[in-house]
Amino acid sequence: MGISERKEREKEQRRQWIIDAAEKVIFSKGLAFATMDEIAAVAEFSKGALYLYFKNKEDLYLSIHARGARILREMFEKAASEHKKGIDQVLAIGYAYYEYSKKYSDYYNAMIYYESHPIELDEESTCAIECMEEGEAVLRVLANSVQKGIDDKSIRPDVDPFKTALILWGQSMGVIQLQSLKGENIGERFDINFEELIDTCYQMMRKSLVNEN
Amino acid sequence: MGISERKEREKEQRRQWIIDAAEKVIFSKGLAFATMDEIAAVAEFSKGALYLYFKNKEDLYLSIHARGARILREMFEKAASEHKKGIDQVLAIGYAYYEYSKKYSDYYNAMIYYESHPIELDEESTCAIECMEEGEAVLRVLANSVQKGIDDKSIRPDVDPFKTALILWGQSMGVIQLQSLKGENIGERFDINFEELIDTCYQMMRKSLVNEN
DNA sequence: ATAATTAATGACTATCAGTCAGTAAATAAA
DNA sequence: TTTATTTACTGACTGATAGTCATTAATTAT
Repeated sequence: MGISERKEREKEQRRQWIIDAAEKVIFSKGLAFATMDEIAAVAEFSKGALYLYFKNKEDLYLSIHARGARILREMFEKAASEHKKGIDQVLAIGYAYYEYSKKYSDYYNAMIYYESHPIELDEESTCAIECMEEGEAVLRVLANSVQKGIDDKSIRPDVDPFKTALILWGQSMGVIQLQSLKGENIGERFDINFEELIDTCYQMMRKSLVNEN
Repeated sequence: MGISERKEREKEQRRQWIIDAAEKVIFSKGLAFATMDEIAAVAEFSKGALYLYFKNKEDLYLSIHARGARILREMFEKAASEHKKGIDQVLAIGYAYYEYSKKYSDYYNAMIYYESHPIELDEESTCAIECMEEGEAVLRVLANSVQKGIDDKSIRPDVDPFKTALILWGQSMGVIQLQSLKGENIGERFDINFEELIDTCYQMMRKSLVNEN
């Protein structure tokens, strides 16, 4: 039975190889201008072969998102691990998200795509399911830190950890998105320093989470 | 000189007529499945004519966004006018945004499109510029209420009104986006009531804006 | 009456995502 | 060994559609 397992392994390798090619092409010219023909050429496969591994172009793009989500989760875990108090972990995760949006802007864009398009969650699209699961895993890291904060009393006890994590996630995403897409225009027109805006934003979030005193 | 003015007026009418047609088609089947041919047919013009009034398909879509932004501004103004204290105006505007996302979900989607795609701001694309200006106008309504809150002491004096408005805008957008795109999946998987989530979110924002006590 | 300008047409082109009949190679069965 | 079956892949082809442009028609100016 070693054969079928070897085949399985090789198939997965080819899949990753194709994702590598897709990253090269899509990251260099953007999703809209990347063609399946070019991705196939870079992957050294025929176009038809891509469709043996991915349902369609979007599915292939989502596979990139899933990779990005894994990186993000690692960054979140690292950020959280560097602080003791829950609230500090939460804030550190926030900043990690901002760092991610700059350092891995290509993956970040893939994430924005996923977050702003209705994705079909059917059997066919393995990647969409993977994306959702990865996304949940990322969210859980944040929720854990919120829970930690409740336990160590650095965060108000009357919040629901998961819901709060969801809100913080959404809020951060929204604010970071302001920059990455309209940043240049807004920045120029109103003389906004985004680092500073992000700082202010996270200070506001902190205020909304801690106990009154 | 009355002639050229009449022509100008008629041209603008035809433009609006085309946008009407575009709304019908795009709202009924979504941007991706709406074709310029069908929009042209509904508008009772040839396809070529559409390109005399709009640079391209995206530009036409942005003209819909601009309409939506105008409606949103009116809702914001109405929401603000119904409260005296700045902080209450800010919160009311937040809820108005959520209402908008449900009541005018088609326009809301156009807004999300604009917020999550890099838009070229060149001379050709009149609509992109219009969108940006309208967006700014909406933001100014919110910034005014923040300023009002600072003046009437319902909001901390140490915040910058415009930056704060920007942050609140981004945060709200992010959280609302969670629902409108992944809502069904998230809601089902975790038993989340979104009305409640939005409530919690705005209570958090309130906490982050008011004076300590 | 004639020229110039404006408005609109629709057939045409270019581009691409996705398909599918056919080929080749690896594996299993006879 | 020979034959059948399964697996992996190919690339020419199709269908759909955004955007163009030479041409026509109508309106306005000379």
